[in-house]
Amino acid sequence: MIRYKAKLKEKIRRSLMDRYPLKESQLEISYTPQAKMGDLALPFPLQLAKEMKRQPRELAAEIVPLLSDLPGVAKIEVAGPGFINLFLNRQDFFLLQVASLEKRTFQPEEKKIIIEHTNINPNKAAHVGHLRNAVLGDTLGRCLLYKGENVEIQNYIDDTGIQVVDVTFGFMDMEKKTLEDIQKIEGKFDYYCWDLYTRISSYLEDHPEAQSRKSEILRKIEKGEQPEAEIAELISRRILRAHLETMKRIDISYDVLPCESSILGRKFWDKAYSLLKEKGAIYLVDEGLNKGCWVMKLEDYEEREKIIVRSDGTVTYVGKDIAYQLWKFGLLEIDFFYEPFTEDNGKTIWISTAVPKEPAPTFGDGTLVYNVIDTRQSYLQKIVVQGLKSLGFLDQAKKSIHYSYEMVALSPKSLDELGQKISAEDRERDFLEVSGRKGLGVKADDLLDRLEQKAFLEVEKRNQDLPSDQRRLIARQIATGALRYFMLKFARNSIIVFDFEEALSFEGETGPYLQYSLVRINSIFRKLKEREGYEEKDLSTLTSEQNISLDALSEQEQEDFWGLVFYASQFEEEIQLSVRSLEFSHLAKFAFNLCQKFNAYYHKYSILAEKDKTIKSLRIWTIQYVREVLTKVLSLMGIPQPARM
RNA sequence: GCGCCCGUAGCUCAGCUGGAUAGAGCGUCUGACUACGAAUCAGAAGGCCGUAGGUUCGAAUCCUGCCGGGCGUACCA
Repeated sequence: MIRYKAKLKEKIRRSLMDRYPLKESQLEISYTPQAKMGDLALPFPLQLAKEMKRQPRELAAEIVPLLSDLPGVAKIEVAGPGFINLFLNRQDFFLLQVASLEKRTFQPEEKKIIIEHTNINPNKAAHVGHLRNAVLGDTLGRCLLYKGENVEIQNYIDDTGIQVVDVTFGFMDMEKKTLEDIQKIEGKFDYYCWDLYTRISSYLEDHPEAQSRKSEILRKIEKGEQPEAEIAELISRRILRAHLETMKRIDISYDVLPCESSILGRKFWDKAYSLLKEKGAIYLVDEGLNKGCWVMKLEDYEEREKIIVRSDGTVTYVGKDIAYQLWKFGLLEIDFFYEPFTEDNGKTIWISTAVPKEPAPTFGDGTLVYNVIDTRQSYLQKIVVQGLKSLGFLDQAKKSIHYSYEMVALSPKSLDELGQKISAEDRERDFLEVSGRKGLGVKADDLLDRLEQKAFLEVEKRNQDLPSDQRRLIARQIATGALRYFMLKFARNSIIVFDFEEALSFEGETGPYLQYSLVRINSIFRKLKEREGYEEKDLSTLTSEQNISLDALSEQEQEDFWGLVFYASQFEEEIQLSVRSLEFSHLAKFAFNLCQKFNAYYHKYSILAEKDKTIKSLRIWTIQYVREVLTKVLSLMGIPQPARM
């Protein structure tokens, strides 16, 4: 569709350029609100009329004859207040779409795109909020890959931060555990830490004197002194492995895991620090509240300065983030070392190290960087970008994109279901923020377990002939599909107030609905083969071998065929729009609408039972085309495609 | 205070750079399965798009004020 529209635009532009002051940007081709009005709509006469001080309808009527030979257009007419509507030649259009299915529409635009997502503090189990982050980041990655871009997925590990210090404190000082004791802990380590962390948080509230011990732990971790450093590393690595396992359940993986410990070890900050000082991006405050701190002056905020280096000489989180961002663009002149951390489907996931370990691929050095981080960190992300700007890296600043999204919150009702107690005051609120400290939250694995369990029961009911490992696999696929669709269906600026009933639903606008539609199509092809020995062939081969006319279909069926196929043909525009606006709810809705149209078609028109061979062939082509499109879109959203369900 | 975001059907939400009669799902009510799988489909009811102005041929969409709600604004991350 994108290619066809481009062709149309060019043709229209050339037909009209001599007579009308039509600008390229005005020449948009949109869709009619209703099928009976035509297929494509040209709104430009409305704008043009204004500039030329003419009546829109009259102008449109004058233009129509000049557009008599547009390719693939069967009829053209003036509509509404002055639109020019195009009716396409359906058969030609369909064949054109079929033929272009395998062709590349998009061109890569960047040398390398880096996406940073997931970024869970390695001190507790992942929760639903982290799932939203990872699903958004992963979906963006899939779409950019589809576009042909070179994509690198980074999952930043803050393995030396305060949160890890807290858990280290909990194990060492509260539980009096040694390294060996911690190693011996069985079961889900991230869950263990989830509970421990809430106990630590309340302990620390009651014991402010523990602060000095915490500072000691932090210092020892950063300096690599034992046993604190070793214990902290054990904790963060074990939790990290648990996080990767969780993400693997929903088919999310990474290329590299850059660690804060390596940023410290490789002295990224020292380098960034001297750059910032050199360029005057930060300056030392010699009086007032921020005396002794190195600060950055903020744009757009009057009289505001952000502390980058504390008065005790230590760097804040933002400072390290600026250094990391510089590294991502290859601007730091220092690099990490790496070692393999784990294998995922035969692919190695590398983790950064501060000392050379073994030959490794190179990472970083991107030309465009997406940071998938929730909207609460907009302020900090802005400072990072400003850091780049004030160092003179204007292009990189422009290409540092904060992919922001709203949080996943909890309704008082879902907290009740979790058995978590909340205050009467909180109960009055519409939603409550997830809190690691209070242990308020839905753990990712718990949610996935429940989804799988529910899916398994359904699969058992319907597929008793399948072996149980097959049923397990299908249940997992359904759970993944349900979860991923749920995370994508909301616009990113919308707070998801988590509700179990809604998240666990497999009916209506859900992932399983989409999967079910595809299963239906596949099932038709399976039966065609079983009952009639039908051999599947490439759709473009089929359509070129047989010369069949749409006229074989009844008028109503032609309309229904067209409604389905014409909508399906818009998939690449939806991908483009989603990537451009970082709004994958578009893609989700598109897939859902397509399935709705397909399911309606499915109920109306039988394929296996159809006697007329021509009609049957046309219907097979139709659903095969829908399958091609749906398969692509589902895989871009990371929704698995079970063979049966 | 300042900055960002949100307010659309009973509930949960879509609505792209302004376009033609505002759409889904859930819930409610009516119907459709000895099958191409009912995890589905057909249909009904349900909306002053928070509010008041402005820009425009045209506003849920853009601008301004107001009302309601959220988040951020740390020598935390």
